Amino acid sequence: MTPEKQLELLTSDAVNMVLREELLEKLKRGRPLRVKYGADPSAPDLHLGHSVPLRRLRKFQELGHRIVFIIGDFTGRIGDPSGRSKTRPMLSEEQIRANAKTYAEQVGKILDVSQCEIAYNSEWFGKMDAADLLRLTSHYTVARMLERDDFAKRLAEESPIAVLELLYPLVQGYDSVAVRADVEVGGTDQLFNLLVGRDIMRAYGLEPQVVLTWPLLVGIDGTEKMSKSLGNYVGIAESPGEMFGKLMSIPDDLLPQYLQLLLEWPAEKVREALEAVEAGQVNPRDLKDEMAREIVATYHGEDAAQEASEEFRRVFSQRELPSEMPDVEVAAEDLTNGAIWIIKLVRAAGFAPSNSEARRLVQQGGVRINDEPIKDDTASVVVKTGDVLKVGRRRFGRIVIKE
RNA sequence: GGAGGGGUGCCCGAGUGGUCAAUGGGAGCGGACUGUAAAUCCGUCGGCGUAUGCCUACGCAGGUUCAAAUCCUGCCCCCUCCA
Repeated sequence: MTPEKQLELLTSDAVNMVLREELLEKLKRGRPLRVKYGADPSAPDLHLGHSVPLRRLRKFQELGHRIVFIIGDFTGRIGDPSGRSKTRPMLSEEQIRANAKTYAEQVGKILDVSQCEIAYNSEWFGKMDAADLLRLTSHYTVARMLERDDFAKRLAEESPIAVLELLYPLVQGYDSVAVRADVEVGGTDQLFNLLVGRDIMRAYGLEPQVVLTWPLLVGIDGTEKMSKSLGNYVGIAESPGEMFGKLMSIPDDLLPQYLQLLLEWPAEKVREALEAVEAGQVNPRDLKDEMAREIVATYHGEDAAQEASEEFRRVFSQRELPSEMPDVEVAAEDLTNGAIWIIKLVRAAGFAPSNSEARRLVQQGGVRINDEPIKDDTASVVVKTGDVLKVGRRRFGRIVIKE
């Protein structure tokens, strides 16, 4: 494949490319490129947002380039300084190893991990002494550091910035020196860090890495970027049903972005699909269904995707019972004349964190037994094994009386 | 080191002695509607076995008062400016 063709394939949908000519030049040399991708060693829960750059990494891989994963265990052990999140507990060596392993497993759903190089940045930072660190910090200025978007913002809104945080871009940049990266990829929020990497590499006499960033996927709430802490994510490791349901729950106007970034569809196809919806020829529900099926299929296979789609239709369109539901165990001794207080039943199922919450659910008509709404929160209901408890639209449980 | 500002429920943010479990917004949750777990509308949103009731809560610890998120004292933390 010609370098020009590779370039096109590798950088489609990229928001930033610094610099195009440099990448082309590197590709023309014909040797495999070292492509760096940084990973947080905290409990990994990769989601579709991560999959955007990861899917591009796969393309690099398919073209014979080398992916280098950096596990930030050095930085992770210090604790995460990034903004609002409280100080995280320091991670132990075992935790980091375990997290890295889980991480690799999840990444493995997208990439061929056996072909990747995995490096822990404690390998080099552990050996660095204070003088080395000072040398590193001398290569950058405070003014330039504060240009960074989120620092500038926090400065403006009078939020604290720890000195440690100023060091982060430098540390991350030094990783590029250590692994001699040709390219580093990430979300657009990483642009600054990645660019610092270029400067640091230059300062250490290396050819600067090429920087590529892709858009941050908007979460299923339709407003914030997808992130674990905001709870608006679709995890790569989630069950087909969860994945499918969450994808169906995205606001309709998020479709364009999802189609473009998460599917292999050519731009033309995306455009046509959206036009069909726009023209009223296709129900957005159906396009979403198609998208969700395709995404689920990439992580769980065609069959699982098809099944998830049918299940969704069954439960939400036709209001039927799901094919499988968890058991709700009720101890026989908790029954009085075969009946149990409705609140207690909802709690037993784990469908409410407190009695008050359970009470609310009942009062609002969200609790049903065998499709029969129970609206009196003082009621006791007669239950037997096999009865179905439904709370809200999507929580189901099959009651099992335990002697 | 000096001067000033600030810490409120999951988040943002009102409230400056009682009428405050605490306005409002967001998120979440429930209902209606729907070929969507979409949009929209309505409701709800500390806890307690069923309560015109009780408990806990407005950075922490004390105090004043019949009564405090609101006043006083000490402490902790954050921010701004000056040095």
